[in-house]
Amino acid sequence: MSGNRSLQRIFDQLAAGIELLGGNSYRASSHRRVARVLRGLTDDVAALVEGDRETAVRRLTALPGIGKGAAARILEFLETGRIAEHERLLEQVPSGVFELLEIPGIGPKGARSLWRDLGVDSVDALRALLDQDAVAGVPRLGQRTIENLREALGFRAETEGRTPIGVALPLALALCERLRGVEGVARIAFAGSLRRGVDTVGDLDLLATCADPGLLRDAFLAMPEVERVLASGEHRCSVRVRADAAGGGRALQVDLRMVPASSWGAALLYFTGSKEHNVLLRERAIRRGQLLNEYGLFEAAAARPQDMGGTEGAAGDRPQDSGEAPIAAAGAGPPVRGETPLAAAEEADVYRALGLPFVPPELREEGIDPASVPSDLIELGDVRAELHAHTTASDGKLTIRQLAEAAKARGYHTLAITDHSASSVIANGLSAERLRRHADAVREEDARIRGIRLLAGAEVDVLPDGRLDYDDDVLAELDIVVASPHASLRQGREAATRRLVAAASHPLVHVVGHPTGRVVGRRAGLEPDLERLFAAAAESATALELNANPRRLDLCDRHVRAAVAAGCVIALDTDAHSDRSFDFLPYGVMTARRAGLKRDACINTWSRARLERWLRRKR
DNA sequence: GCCGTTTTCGGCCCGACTGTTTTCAGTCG
Repeated sequence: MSGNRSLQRIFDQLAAGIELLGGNSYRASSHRRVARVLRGLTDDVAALVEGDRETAVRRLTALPGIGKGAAARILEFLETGRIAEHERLLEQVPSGVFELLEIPGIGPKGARSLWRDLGVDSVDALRALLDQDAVAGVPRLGQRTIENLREALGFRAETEGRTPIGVALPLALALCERLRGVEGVARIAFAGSLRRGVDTVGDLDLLATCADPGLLRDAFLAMPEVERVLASGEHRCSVRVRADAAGGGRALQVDLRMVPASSWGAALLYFTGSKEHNVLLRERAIRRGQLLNEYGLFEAAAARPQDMGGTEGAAGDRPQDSGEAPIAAAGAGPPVRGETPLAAAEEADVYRALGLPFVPPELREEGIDPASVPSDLIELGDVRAELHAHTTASDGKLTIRQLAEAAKARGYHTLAITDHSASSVIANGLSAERLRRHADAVREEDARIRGIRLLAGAEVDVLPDGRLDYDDDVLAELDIVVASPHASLRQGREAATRRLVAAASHPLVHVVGHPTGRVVGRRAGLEPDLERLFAAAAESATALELNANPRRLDLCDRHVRAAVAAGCVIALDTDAHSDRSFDFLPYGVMTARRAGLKRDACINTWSRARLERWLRRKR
């Protein structure tokens, strides 16, 4: 994967460099698209191009957005470890100038001007310049802009990176709940990458319809979490809020858009993204003689009257404002197109009018064909079993009985008790002796309790060399074995592959738990050869876990997609340590849906009888 | 640089908001 990451960075830099040097912006965005495509690849790009050069080029150019030029550059990198054009670029543009682009409010034009006109070649240089008040009199750099830059620099120092979904979702739900109470608010929801279930988000996007936008805006800006108002317009406001202690006190941006009720669907679609999905939909609309924007889907003729004469894309070529402008703003509100939209009120209407099936938010990503949506995509209510849970015997908060009652209350037909094994000392892992007594206790409780089946199991450590932390005769006594890596999560690719393949191939193992051991946004975890791991799991019918804990989400969406394509089944578990842990399930389901996981490929959706048959095959 | 249901040239999504401007450029999503 590291080759993919280096290539992504290079293509992103090529794109930024073209813009910084004032080159063709379409050329820049096509480089940027290559970077995104590489980011979406599951496995190493080097594996994709094995074989002769002609085959390699054909495989690469088969990817959307990668043409002959990009293919040649990718091959150049794989052969030589570098790309000549990229090195030439770095000779021309100091590396610090690229960092300027990461500051909100600074785009390519601004960075270029700071660099060329003022000699600012790094974020530190910009900070020094602002501290010295040395920017007075520079064109397009007024007092407000300078203040905003100072503010942005402070913000940057404070919040590195994106916000994990486990922090963002509860905050978004709380804000929606609060604003729903404002008089006149009819609908409010979150959109953006959070609605698509991405494991980290850059900001929150809220969408609302209301009778009196002014009231809602005032309420929004006055929320106690708001630290700073970034923008406040008629249709849109942006603020910076601070999450509570549970959210790590993290600051993040929240945008609120207010739209007419009649445009709800088109706006929700638009603000949910992804950007690439929106572009696909708009291009489709254009081909069908239509126009799609956040207010609806329109007949293009009605929206675009007589401005066809010789525009070259330059901004100055817009039709001059005249009394007969077809887009009559009528004082307030969005542009009225003078014509009823073909569809706008609900998302499903827009898809239907475009001749497409409804695409669930989780599948609106680059590279996913809107016309190919699986009909039996997994849903929250499909999950009927929790197969990875801890009690007070190791590091859980609940007794066997309490955990069983909690699972039963959630409607599960089966709960597996899988406490830690001995080498997880911090988690109070069980010795073989303790495990045997614990399993007896689970079976006694199973005999007593009604309405749920309890399985006696263990989450056994996969040791760094691939051996398991219990002997086979101990494992054979259990109803279910989840084997998970917990330590040595930085070992090399080959060692990690051997370790996980050994676990997946072990005849007594049912599930490989959180296979990579990653922690979202903090720890990359193991980076095994996924092709070999998935082949081993498929071969021995071992399930791979999608751990629903939002800190983990492991396997991640791309990996689940590839695992299922390789013939694996997936175990979707919350790794419950308390009653509240069961609330993690939606995160896992969203991730599973992003992977296109069908109900039947997830063992937690199976009937009790089918699940038990499957478990017994390894006993 | 990439792409094609007006395909090998000529396009390339669309609108809101800010700040610094007197009509718009730059940035963002």
